[in-house]
Amino acid sequence: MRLASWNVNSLKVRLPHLLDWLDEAKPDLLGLQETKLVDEKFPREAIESAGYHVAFAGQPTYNGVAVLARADRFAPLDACVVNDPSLPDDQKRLLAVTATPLDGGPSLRFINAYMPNGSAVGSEKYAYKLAWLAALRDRLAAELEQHARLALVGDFNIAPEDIDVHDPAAWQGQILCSEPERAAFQAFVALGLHDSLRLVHPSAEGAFSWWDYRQAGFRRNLGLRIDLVMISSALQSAVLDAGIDKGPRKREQPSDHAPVWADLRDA
DNA sequence: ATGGCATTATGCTAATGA
Repeated sequence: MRLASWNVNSLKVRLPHLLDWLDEAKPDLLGLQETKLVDEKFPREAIESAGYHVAFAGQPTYNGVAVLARADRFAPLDACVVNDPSLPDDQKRLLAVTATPLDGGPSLRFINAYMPNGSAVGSEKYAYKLAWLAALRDRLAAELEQHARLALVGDFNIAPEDIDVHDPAAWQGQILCSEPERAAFQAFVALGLHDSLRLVHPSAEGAFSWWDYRQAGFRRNLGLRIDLVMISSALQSAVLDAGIDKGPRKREQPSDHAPVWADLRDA
């Protein structure tokens, strides 16, 4: 079973890339972020024609999330929850679904998040980010009580450790790397969520998921690892491999993020 | 040094992202 996450930075622009990647990587469950589409304009038919169930929640211009599940392996997505009453506002950043395999295997709770960027340490948006992350932690604690088999995927907008940063000295204390943000990430870890890539590649360097469009950031691998697939303790021993697919980032008119994935042994 | 690049919208400039 392949779990994946991709910040597409406009699904309208990136739909051809998405359809190609579905065909190529065949993820079982995929969380998308920054679809930047109102629901009326979501390309549901194109995605269903590619063999996927889909749930989505969008708004104009910013944010927007979606979850795709292979229709040949899962029942239509169930118990979809958008956002959370305790979150500070109604930005479309969180979409949780329950995926039930058609073969009778155990279901999986799949939570897709586009965590706030935070703009700059100390800004109003930064305070919003920290409040949002705290609310998500509380929601995850409740979700884990209901669903031992749980994955949290998305654009975390946090580089968990210095190894996830191309130039840790330059980024020290900056947005995406500040101690309060990393502490919020560690609060997810404390709930029993594991960063799948570090489970299988604990010391891999230069494994980034985002590169600035400017200054030839991708060619020079000046990136950050801010997109993650985290899995609960019940799934930890099932992880076979995890990685980042740089292929789509090499194409014309790419998203600035690459898809990230983790392969799990079927239950 | 606050730009550089990409996307969106009460559009041709401004806001946002990371």
